[in-house]
Amino acid sequence: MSETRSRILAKAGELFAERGYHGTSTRDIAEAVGIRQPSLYNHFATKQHILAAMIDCDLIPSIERLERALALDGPVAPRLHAYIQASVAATLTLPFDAGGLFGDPVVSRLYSAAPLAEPDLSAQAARVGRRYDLESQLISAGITGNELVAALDDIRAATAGLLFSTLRDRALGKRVPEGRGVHIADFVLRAALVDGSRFAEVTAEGTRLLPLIA
Amino acid sequence: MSETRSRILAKAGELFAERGYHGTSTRDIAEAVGIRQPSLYNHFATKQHILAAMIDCDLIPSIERLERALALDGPVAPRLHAYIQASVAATLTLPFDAGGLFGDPVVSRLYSAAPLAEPDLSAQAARVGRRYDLESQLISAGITGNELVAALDDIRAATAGLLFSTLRDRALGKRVPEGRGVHIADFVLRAALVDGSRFAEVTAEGTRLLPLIA
DNA sequence: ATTATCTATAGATCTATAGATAATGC
DNA sequence: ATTATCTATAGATCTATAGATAATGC
Repeated sequence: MSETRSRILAKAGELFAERGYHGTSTRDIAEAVGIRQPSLYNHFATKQHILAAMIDCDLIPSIERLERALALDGPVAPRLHAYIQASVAATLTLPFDAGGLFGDPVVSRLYSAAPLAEPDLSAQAARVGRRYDLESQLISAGITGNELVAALDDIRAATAGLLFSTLRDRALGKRVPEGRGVHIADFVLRAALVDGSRFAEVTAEGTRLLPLIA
Repeated sequence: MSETRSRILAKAGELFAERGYHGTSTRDIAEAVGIRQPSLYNHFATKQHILAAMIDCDLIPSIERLERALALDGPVAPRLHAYIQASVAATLTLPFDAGGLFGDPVVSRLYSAAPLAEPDLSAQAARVGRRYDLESQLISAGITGNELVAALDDIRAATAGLLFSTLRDRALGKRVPEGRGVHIADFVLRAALVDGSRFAEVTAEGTRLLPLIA
């Protein structure tokens, strides 16, 4: 029963990543799943609800990871490092290809807190806002503490770019290297640290903190 | 005559950025331009040709900038810095919002050399391959010369993420700060330089080289 | 009794073409 | 003579609903 639901999410993820939300019809999804198009509506009320379910799978645990990162003591940089690591790992192990979530303007705009084009996604938009605020809290603490360069949105944007390209490569069949999360966190922290000489310590401590956040 | 053509590109750019290529109908575009839907077909043979024209506006000058960057002598890092600066500036001054070019999977996949979903874009796909090769040449030279960390695709992905978020912010009405190009090039080079102590020299030299590349 | 599936289809799109009409350039 | 526009429309979709049928759980 819920097995079909999972397969719908998985196949819809592949198709959204490939052709976008609007470029994928409910018939395409049903065909990929191996059912008739109207049978989708036993599992999701509308096409938008399929998307909403995917977004929630990504957002809700992400917010929880952020809350744990914020609750920890100590310097910000290692906590940010661990949070980025955990985000990459979690996104890569979602039961569907999250590339479709970031690639399509419908979702990308939602993720960037733009005015909504799709009416059914307001709950998801609220969660995006919450995550944005929590991320800002964490990074801002690092900026005021003079740990991180004043580049809040750059840190976010670079991380998103690296994660997105990883998802896209995987969708194209490239193997994701072991330790991709550390690698991305390293790349971003190298750009974001005020004191570059702390880098080795930050990445070591970030990896130590990972199990407390993930 | 060509005035309508430009307005079609401009309005299509806005709409593609907002709802994606597939989420935008030819009627939507025509309405935004202020003509009837079939009148579009006096300027573009198909909807895909509108997209192809936008992609070419971005890609062709970009390839020329890369060729100039590769033709210069001296260390790679400042040339990469100048190339990134020039790319950001050029993308921001295109006569349409290029956010729609990167946001939509149709185009994003094209830009990442994925197998084509849209048959009419093969010329553009070939140009993407050419640019990819030239970028790889430039960055690889920096890696073998021990100037840049071995993160060819990370440099590309982070730059794309930063550029994309800038375009999206602008589309949402945020002002693009003066010197956004230097800022993005700085952020990426800080992550990519093997020897962080060269940073000040690289950004100064990159800015000096800018007029030779842009 | 409930849940998941199916066929059939309503009603609203979408892209692109046909052919008429007006405006522009030689 | 050419170019740009228009109205009208063909033909192919798309989302979602209606209502029948089979399978599953109490």
